Amino acid sequence: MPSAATTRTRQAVVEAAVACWSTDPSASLGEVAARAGVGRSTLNRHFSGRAELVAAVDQLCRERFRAAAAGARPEEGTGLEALQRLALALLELRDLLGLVFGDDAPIDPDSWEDDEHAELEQVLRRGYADGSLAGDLPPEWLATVLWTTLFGAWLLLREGRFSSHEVGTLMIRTLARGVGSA
Amino acid sequence: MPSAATTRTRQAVVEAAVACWSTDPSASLGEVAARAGVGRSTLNRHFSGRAELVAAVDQLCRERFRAAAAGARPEEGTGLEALQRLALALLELRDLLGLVFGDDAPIDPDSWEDDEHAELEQVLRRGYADGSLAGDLPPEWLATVLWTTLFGAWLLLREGRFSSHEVGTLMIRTLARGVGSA
DNA sequence: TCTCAATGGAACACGCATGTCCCACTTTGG
DNA sequence: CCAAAGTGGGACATGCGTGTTCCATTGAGA
Repeated sequence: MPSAATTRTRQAVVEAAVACWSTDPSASLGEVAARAGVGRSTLNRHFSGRAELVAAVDQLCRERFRAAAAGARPEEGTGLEALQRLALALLELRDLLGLVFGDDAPIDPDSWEDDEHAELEQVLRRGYADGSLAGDLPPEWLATVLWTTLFGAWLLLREGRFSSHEVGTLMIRTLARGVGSA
Repeated sequence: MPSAATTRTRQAVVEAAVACWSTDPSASLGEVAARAGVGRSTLNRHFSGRAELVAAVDQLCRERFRAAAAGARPEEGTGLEALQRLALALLELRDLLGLVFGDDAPIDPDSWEDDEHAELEQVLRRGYADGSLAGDLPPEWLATVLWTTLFGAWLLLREGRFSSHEVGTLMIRTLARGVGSA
């Protein structure tokens, strides 16, 4: 049972790591500690090394992604509509997307496979069944297109020349045309 | 005027860098030198540092990309057809794509902007004019979708569960639906 | 008020990639 | 054949991120 101070410090460090690494994944532990307002030795007291801190950030990402996916009501409407809601919900996690899409990203969703991937498969299956998704495109490709389109939207959003709403509109429009039934 | 030996060694080192970094961009200069069959000191004799070698690889990429783009006959047929040929031509540059799309990639096409980008803009402009590309999608988004779709195709190709031809078909199909006129 | 967990800062050692220098050997060209 | 260019390998120093240890200080709970 960790004390209150311990829990608070750990949380501050993890949040600082997200803030730092979402823009520069190569940021040193010293920078993370500074951003968290703690000493480097304190950071190493809570996380034995960089790998352990990355693991903590990874777990936080899983939770946030899971919550966002659940909030997109994946069981509602057609499979394509659910896919579009899912994409929009993920796009709102800008900082977290930086950890996944940024150069030499520390977080790799492919290593999850268990929870999130299963839910996406469910949505795709429903899309095939109700005819809202193109039946001639294999599920691996649909999943890839979802992620890469989300990646593209995140890129444009990061550029700053388009608003979040504009990018979201472009994304779901291209998604509907690209993988929806003709 | 560099001697024959100098040119040969430089070329071997650059090719070794491509071979190494396309699968592991963090490979040390020692590994690159070993792969090239030369000593580490020899590598440093031709390239003052890692940055200079990266620049040489970058330039080689430009040339290969430029050649591939030219070979796709960007002036022929509709804008969409040219875009599809361009995507297929780029997909064939597997090793080079690894340098661009891989984690912590050493090569960034966004830093080119001058030659390649202009040609792509030309294709898009023609696509808007002849009605083959969706007019309600801004060129920045079309360019992004092209690259991210190519990225997705490269990902699936790297997985190894699909043939080069299958992935190419999926890519141009999704591209036509996603950014083509409805 | 006292005690103990928690902290911050400094110092140190370690590993790794890198850059440089040097010297003996091999190859190329005049 | 001989000089010059090129090469390989080793030795060395450097910078950076990292992990560890030690100690004085702070703050919250008993």
